[in-house]
Amino acid sequence: MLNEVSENLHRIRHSLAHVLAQAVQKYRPGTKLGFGPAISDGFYYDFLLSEPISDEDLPAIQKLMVEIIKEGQEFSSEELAIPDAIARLGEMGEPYKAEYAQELADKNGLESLTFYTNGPFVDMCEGPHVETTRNIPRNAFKLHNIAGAYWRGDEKNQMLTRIYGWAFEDKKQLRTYQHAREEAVKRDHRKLGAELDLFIIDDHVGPGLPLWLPNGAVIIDELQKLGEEFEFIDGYQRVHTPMLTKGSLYEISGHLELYKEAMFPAMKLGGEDEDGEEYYLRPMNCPHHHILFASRPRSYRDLPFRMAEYGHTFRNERSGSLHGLSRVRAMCMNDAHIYCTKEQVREEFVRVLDLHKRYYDLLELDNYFFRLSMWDPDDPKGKEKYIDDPAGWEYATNEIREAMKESNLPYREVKGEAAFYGPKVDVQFLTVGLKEFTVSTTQLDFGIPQRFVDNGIDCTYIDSEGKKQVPFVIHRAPLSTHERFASFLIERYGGAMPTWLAPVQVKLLPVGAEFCEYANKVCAELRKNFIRAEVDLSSDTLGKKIRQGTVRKIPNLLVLGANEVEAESVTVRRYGIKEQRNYSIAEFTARLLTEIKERKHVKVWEDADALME
RNA sequence: GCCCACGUGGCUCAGUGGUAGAGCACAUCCUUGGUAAGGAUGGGGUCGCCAGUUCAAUUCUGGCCGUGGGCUCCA
Repeated sequence: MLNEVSENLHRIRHSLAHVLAQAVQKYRPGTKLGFGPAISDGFYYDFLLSEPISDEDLPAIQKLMVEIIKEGQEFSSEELAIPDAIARLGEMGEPYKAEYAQELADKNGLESLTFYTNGPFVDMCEGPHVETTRNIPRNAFKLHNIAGAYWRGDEKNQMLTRIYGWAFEDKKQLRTYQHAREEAVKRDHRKLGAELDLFIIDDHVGPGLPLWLPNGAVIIDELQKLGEEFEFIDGYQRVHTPMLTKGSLYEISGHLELYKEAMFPAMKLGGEDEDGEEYYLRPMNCPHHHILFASRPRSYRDLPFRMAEYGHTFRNERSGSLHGLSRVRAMCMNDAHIYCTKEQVREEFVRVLDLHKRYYDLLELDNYFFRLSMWDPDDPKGKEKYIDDPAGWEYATNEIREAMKESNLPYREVKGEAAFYGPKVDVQFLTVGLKEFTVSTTQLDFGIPQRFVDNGIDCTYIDSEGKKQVPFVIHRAPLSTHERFASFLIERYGGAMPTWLAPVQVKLLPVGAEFCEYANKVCAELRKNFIRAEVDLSSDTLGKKIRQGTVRKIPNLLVLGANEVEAESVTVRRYGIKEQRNYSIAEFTARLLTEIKERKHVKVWEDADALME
């Protein structure tokens, strides 16, 4: 479903990286090579350029690449023993490659390395490649971007210049991909957010701190209602906790040790000079919930205890990673913590996964898979990154894996991406622009409650034999944060929200001034039913009113004139549907209320009819 | 944070070493209009901020702030 790439395409992309490197070394002699892999939509290569280049140089480099392809250079490979390989790379003047060759010998114990040659170009590379550059379609790739990238991705290292290219098996695929990218630009939530007056991010407030306008507030309020309803049905209980907390709590939870980088600096009570207690804006809600759990003795009969909060949290994200609503510094999470026994973990996890599926089905979201992110026992920095409890990690990971299998949802496993306190499951969606995007995460925590207990906070329950036990905790946020989820939905729907989510659900358009009174009357009737209706009282022509209602992507436009007044009716134009219909006021109201209550997506009139059956 | 690019009215953008323009939006008036832009008039910008060069800077240079694309998908 996602990013399935044929062996042939992979060879083409990887070979194109070599062709790019050859072209760049011709264009900028003396340029040193970094890495140049095939990636999900093409390839890139990192260079230390002898002289800088800009976007304007890309067409010239692409032209050089086409010439190389036309030459029909054949790829051949040879194996060199490590010392010979390093000597060779020295002769070639490739310090980065030589460094990597040494590392492969030292750390991975390789004894020989492969070199690929095509035409005048030689590169240390694992392959595989096409037989000849003539096998690369010359009209199915495009250099599209230049960006900085650290050598080995480490910001302590030299910054190299990365050139990205898209590459496919034929011209049509490239075009399809480019169209998707263009569509993504059109639907960008930052653009739609401004056009539809949903939110702003203002310098006076600060980067990464979005402000919701009334239209946007409607969307997040409706999402929150949805979350609260579904969670009520699933037995969650709501709580409210403060956004500010003593640093000592985060010492207990481990956040100050393992998560401090993402936290805002401490505020000191009693002024800078005094020995006051330090307070922090919370980066997560879990410590507060654990305190609530520990606030009185709990019985195993109370478990699972599902504690939910739409909690505001604050994270000091790196300035360069901020992005519209999808990467912010102040956010409101659809958060809950499920306290359960060891034996209940799997069943609760299955329920949580099922909740995800119900949300996605209702929102008509597809193209996703679940990614099980595990700890990496071989990570040399593991002790700094993860709670040190191998048996705990193993049990937790296995329970999630079994829950995934039982739920029969598409999933993959990756090492090294876990939270510091436990493995997690991320939901990866394919965006409009055909990129992978993490929407929500669920984490299984087997470590933090124990830390509370170790620090004298009784985060335990009494089991059936009267003994104290530390619960397992599932952290889950299927609707992610308001910010991130709204950004995703706006792009998925292209700003055209289903009626239940639409900021303005009905716009009434009197065809002339004398029908304003009737429009106001119908509007009042709709608003009595809690339908978000407005009248267009401007002196614009009907055509203009329709255009403006359409541009605002309002799901229901009601045209009201003499015919409607006489029949006590409304003429309905649905967004995206050509055919108009006429209903009595009562019937239109009833239909719309059903549609809103069911949270349905109406794309053709038959969808609306089906609701009334 | 780092690399590259960008920063002109609310929005989209043009333009210039001699203190600025268009369309949309907004306001007022005319039009009372039946299915995606009726017409006229008008208000609105110390050209991101701070320095420097210059007789003169929105334009050139530097710094800062902000935005955008990237920053291990690994021979």
